[in-house]
Amino acid sequence: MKSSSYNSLKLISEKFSVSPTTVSRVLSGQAKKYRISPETEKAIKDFAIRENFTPNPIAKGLRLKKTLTIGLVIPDIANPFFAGIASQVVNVARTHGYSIVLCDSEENPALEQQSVELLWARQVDGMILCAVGQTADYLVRYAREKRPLVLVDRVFPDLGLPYVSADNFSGAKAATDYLLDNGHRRIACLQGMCGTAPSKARVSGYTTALHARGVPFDPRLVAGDSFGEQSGYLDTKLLLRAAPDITAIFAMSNLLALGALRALREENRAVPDDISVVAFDDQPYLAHLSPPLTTVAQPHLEMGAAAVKLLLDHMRNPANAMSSGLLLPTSLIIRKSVRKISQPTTQ
Amino acid sequence: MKSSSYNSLKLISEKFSVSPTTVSRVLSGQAKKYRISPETEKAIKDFAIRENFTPNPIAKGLRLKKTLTIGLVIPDIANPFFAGIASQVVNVARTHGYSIVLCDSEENPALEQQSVELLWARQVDGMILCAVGQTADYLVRYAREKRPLVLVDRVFPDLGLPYVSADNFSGAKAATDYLLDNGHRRIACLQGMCGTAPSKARVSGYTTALHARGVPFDPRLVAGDSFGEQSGYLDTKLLLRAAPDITAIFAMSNLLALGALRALREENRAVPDDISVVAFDDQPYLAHLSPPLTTVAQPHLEMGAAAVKLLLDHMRNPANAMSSGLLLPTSLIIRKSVRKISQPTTQ
DNA sequence: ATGAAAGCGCTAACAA
DNA sequence: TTGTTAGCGCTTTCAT
Repeated sequence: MKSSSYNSLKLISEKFSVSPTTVSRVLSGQAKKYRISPETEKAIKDFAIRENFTPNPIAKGLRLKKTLTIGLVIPDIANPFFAGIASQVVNVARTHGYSIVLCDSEENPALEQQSVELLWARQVDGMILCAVGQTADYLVRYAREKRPLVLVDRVFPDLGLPYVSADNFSGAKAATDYLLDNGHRRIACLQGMCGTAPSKARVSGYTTALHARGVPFDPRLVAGDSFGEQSGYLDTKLLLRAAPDITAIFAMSNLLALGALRALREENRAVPDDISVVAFDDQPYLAHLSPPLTTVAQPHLEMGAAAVKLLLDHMRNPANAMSSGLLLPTSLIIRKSVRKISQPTTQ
Repeated sequence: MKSSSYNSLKLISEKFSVSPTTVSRVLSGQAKKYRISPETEKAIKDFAIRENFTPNPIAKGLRLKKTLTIGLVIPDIANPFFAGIASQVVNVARTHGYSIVLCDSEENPALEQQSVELLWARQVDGMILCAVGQTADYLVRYAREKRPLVLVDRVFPDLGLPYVSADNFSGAKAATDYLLDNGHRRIACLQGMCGTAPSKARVSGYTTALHARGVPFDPRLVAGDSFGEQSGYLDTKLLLRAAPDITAIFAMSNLLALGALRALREENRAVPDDISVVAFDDQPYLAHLSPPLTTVAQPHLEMGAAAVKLLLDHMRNPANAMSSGLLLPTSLIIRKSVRKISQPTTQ
C-alpha cells in the first residue's frame, strides 16, 4: 500500500543485497537470459508486485531514448468525429503499451505547429496528427527526418508522410449518385475548407458523379469554405437566394448539415419535401434528427485504429515510411432526408 | 532546421566554450540572477531559437521530479460530455505549461484503476479523474498520500479529495419544478447508475421537488441503472407498461433521453403531445432533435477548466487538499419537449 | 550467475 | 560572472 517507500531499483537492491543491475534484469524479464537464481528472481518479483513497484519510466526514457509515448494532435477534441478517432487511438495504443499525450490545436494552424514541436521536444516516440489548414509546410522537415508521424483525415499526400483517410471521393460520389438516382438534378454542394484534401476529394466525387450522368456542372451550386455549422447556415441561406431551383443539398460535413437544417427551417423549407439533404460523416444523433439524415459514414473508429497501427509499424521499421497512404471505405447510410422526385435515370 | 544536431546543453556549451550550467541558466531565464554576460546570454538564446532547441524535458523531469504533465482519466472520450471536459482540461493545462496524458477507462472500473496507477507510475504531477463505478476505494490511498488528484462529475465526497461537479440536485429540482409548473403530476424518472453521486443527487432533486408540491412520490416511477442509450430505451418501454398514466419523463442523461425518444417513437407516443420529456446535460444536437429537447445544461466546459485550476492550486499548495468541493450551477434550457397540460399549481 | 561503472541530459550546491 | 561536481533512476557494456 505504501508506494512511496521503495521507489527505485537501488532501494530494492539493497533490501535484497543484490545489485540494481540484478533487480533491473529481473523486472525487465531478463532473469532467464542472465541466469539469475530463481529464488532471487521470485523474491524480487513478488516484492515488486506487493509494493506496486514499476521502474521509473522517466529514467528509463532518458536512458533508452524511448518514452512509450505517442503524441496526438487534434483540431477539436469536442468534435465527435475527432473524439471517436481519439478514443480508438488511445485504446489501441494502450494495448501496445503506449500512452497518449493529447494536444488540441483548436483549429489553429499556428497552435498546431507549436503542439507538434512541443510533442517532439517531449520526446514522444511517434505522432498522429489531424492537421488543419490548407498547407502544413513545416511538416516537410519531419518527413525528411523520417520521424514516425502519421496524418489522419486532413491529409497531405505530397509530403511523403504515411496517412489514413476515408475514401472521400467515393463517398461523395456515392452520395451524389444516390441523389441522382432519386431524380435530383439541381444539387447544391456545401463544401468544407477549400484546398484541403478531404474537401477537394469530396467535391471531385460530386462533379464526377454529375458528369457521369451528363448532368451539367454549375459552379454556382458549390458554396462554402469551412466545415462549421455557421458556414452551413449562412451558405444555405445564400444558396437559396442565388439558386432557388435547387432540389437537394449535399452538405459535406455533419456540422454543415446541421447548419443547413437550421437555415432551411428558418426559410420554411421542409426536408425532404421541399429540399433533400445528404450529410457527410455519420454521428449517432443524426438518426434522431427530424428527419433522420441520410449521410456518408466515415469509418472514423477504424481510422484511429489504423493510424496507430501504421505508426507502430513505422516506428519499428522506419524504412517503410513514405510508403503507405490508407484510404478506408465509406458507406452511405440511407435514412429519410431524401425525397424521390422522379423516376431514376437509367443506371 | 536541422534539429537533431544540437540536442543537449553540453553540445551547445562546447560550441560557445562555456559550461552546460551557463547554458542551462540562460535557457531557464536565470541569466540575470546569475549575472551572465549579456553577450553570452544573447548568443545562446539566439542560437537556441534558431536551432529550435529546448532542454530535454525527460532529463529535466528526472532531475526535478516534475514532468509538467497531468493525467486525465475519462470513461469514454467519445461521449461529448467528457470530450467537452477534456477539451477544456487540455487547453487550460496548456496555458499553464502542462501537457495532458489521456487515458480512457472505457467505463470499466478495473481499467480505470489500472490507468490511474499507470499515470502515477509515469510520474504525472497531478491527475484529473472522471470515475466510473459506485465506489473507488483504491483512491483512499492517494487521498491519504495527498497526491494532487481532482475528481470530476462522478464524485466521492467521502474520500476527502477535491472535486468539481455540476449542482445535480438543483438542476434536477429545477427540471422537476418546470414539469410541475406545466401541470404534470405523474412524472417518471429515468435515473443513471444507482449509487453514484450524480444519480443520487438528481433523484434527490426530483423527489424534493415533488414533496415541496405535495405530489406523492411513487417509487415505481423511478427506473434505470445506467446512463446509456440502451437503458433509456428499455426502461422507457417497461415504464410505459408499468405506469401507463405517466405524462412526463425526466431522463437524467442525454443518452437516456435519446433512448427514451426511440422507445416513444416505437410506441407511437408523440413528444410532447402524449408524453413530455426533459433531459439532463445539454449537447448541441439536442436543439436539432424532433422536438428540440428541453434539458438541464451542465457547465461541462467550466467543469473541465475548474478542475485544472483546482488541481494546479493543490499542486502548488498541498496543504489545501481535502478542502474544496466545487458545485457548478446548472441551467434549464427550455425548448419544445414539454407540453403544458393544465394551469400551474400555485407557486 | 552477478556486479561495477558509465552515462542518458539536466540542474543545483558549492566553489571560485 | 562562471564552472565543477554530483546525482536524479535507469540500463548496459564489460568484468569476474
